[in-house]
Amino acid sequence: MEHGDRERLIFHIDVNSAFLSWECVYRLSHDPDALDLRTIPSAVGGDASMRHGIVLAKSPLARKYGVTTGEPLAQARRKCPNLTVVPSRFDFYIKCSRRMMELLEEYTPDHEKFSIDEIFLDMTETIHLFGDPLATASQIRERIKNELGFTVNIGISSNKLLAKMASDFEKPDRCHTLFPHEVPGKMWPLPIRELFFVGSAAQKKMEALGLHTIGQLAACDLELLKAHLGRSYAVLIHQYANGVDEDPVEERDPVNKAYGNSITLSRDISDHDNACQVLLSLCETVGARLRADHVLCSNVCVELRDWEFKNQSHQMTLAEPTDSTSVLYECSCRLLKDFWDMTPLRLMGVRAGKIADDSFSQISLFDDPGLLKKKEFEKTVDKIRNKYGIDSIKRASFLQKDSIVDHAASKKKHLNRQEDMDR
DNA sequence: TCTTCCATCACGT
DNA sequence: CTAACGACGTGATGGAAGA
Repeated sequence: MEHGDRERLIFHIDVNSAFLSWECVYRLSHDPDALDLRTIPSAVGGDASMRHGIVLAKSPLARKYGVTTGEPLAQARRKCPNLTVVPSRFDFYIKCSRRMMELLEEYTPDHEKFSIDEIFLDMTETIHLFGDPLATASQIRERIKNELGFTVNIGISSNKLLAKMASDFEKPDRCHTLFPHEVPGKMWPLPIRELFFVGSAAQKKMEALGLHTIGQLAACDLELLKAHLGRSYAVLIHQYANGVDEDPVEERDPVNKAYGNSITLSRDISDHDNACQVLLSLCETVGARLRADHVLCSNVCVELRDWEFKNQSHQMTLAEPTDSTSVLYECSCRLLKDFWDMTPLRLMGVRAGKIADDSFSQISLFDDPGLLKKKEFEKTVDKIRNKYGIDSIKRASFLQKDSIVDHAASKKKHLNRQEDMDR
């Protein structure tokens, strides 16, 4: 243990109102006189008529009105009647994200992308090339602003948790430090909810125990926490509250533990045929992603959300690992039949779990020439799809017009192609 | 009794 | 407007099932 105790230097970079900032970059680059959405109460939001109507990103002014990310657009407009809402442009946001990541990778090979707009840099080994940490962070922040056209916050500390907390301090376009010696002054006075990993459920439980600030959590009895919040979670957030986090900065395994695809339907589905159509569409994308990653799944899960927002899921284990769309589809249909009581569905999802590498999958292929053909067919479909986009090939049963499913498929197009190119 | 599986919940972007 | 709510991925938990 003594071995790894060396003090580290960690940066956390967080794009300010990422989707909104990137949307502005796009608009300004196409029309320099365009209105800068960052200067008015505005938000990037989904299409309410398709029932995707939530806030994806908000401007600082919108935030002042109490608009929060993830809330329904209708609710946001009630809080802020003159809110300007614009649709998203995901493919461009991915480009912006990648440009930023590439710029940041110049500063250290030790980095971890945390999400589309967040990254950790472990600067321990390279900071001597640049100088003072705060000055270096400021320089990075300026570079991104000047070269890419949007602003970021940078948090600086000796571990990931504190760096992330620091990047959340005053926004936008700021660098903050939160080294361990600064924790009592800068972090402990904050409300408990602002601690990373404390959501509304945990907040409620802790408030019931009289804990309102991060400092109170840091000082409270760990056994008491364990009793009310669960063992491992209690230990984790108690350490967080004390500024303790040994988690290393490392790119996470490119192979997921699960591959899922779900869609909120533009209108409720209550008949078997349409439900199966959606399942097929979902299985298509999941299967393609499994094959792109050269992995197999041994578990298939179907998730449903009904018109009353009640969620249900059922899963099954496969005798034989698979990456085949048709196998996924057959399983999904069976699961659906088993547990759907025909209440109208708002959302459907398919998830493939128990992931394993496909390097030994050949064995059974030779047993079953029919299976081999099916697999080759799917491989070809994947290739064509990668070349021309996901809409270029559709299954026969798909050709009958079905607006519900068509939207599900086309919406994923850019994302999937982008992901494929990353690998 | 110990492990594994299943369904659900919670959390983050 | 009398509301009308995304798409992921990860991990924990508690009860059921299995050995």
